[in-house]
Amino acid sequence: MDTQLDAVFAALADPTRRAILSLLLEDDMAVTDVAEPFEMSLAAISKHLAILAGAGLISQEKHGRVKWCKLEPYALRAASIWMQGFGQFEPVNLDAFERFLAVELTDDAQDQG
Amino acid sequence: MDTQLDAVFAALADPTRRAILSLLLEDDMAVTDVAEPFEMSLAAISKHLAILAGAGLISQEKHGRVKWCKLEPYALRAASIWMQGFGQFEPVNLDAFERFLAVELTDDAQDQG
DNA sequence: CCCATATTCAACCATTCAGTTGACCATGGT
DNA sequence: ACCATGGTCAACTGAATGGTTGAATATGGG
Repeated sequence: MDTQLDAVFAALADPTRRAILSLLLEDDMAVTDVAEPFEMSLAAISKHLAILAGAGLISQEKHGRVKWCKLEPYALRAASIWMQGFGQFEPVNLDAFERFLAVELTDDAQDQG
Repeated sequence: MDTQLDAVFAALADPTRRAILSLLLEDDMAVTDVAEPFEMSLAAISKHLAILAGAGLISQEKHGRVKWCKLEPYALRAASIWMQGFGQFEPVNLDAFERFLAVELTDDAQDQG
């Protein structure tokens, strides 16, 4: 029924793809650079990127012969909201997470000057 | 690497399994009752339930000849927290995030006994 | 005991998936 | 024009998935 949630959750179910998303969290990257840390062929990474793009989790734009990959975190929103429907977990965790984030962002701002 | 996230996201990638979780959100149910709304065999639903249980998303307890299925929404927590890391549009220190996650999950294990 | 109910098991099937390899296209530099 | 670089395509493999069916294993009730 809901193909979008299917695609997003399936994309997230693979550890290589989650690692790719983590990489892209730091910066936009070319396909070759995304592939570099992984011990698998470029073609395999290319396929993973296609799956991520299919789920809307990244966008890809070709400039010259280089294809840039960009994280699209908003694509996680529907899945996140779906999961919140089950989130009767204590607000403790999210509070802790928000505190973590607050510290992180402050540190980051300081780091980056 | 992280088999737990793999299992949870893979479990959520199937619409039948998500529908089962939604059913169980309302009430604990026997396997046969879970299967009733679906146009597929009981054995198929039994397999889906096994996958959900394997991911920790439900627990199953046999009383007499009836096996009761109970939602375990806490199992969504790690996945939810992981996703929140991408929901923030500011760059985040991933190493710190991983450490945060590790502590969170350890706390969780202790909480749940 | 006998039968119905609840659930799983086992074997099978078709499809998808994750990976490989080698050939192929496109582009940019010299 | 040539060649290296960036990336995808095509064909193949082995393993996993999602489903089926029919037999098997409890368990409970009359």
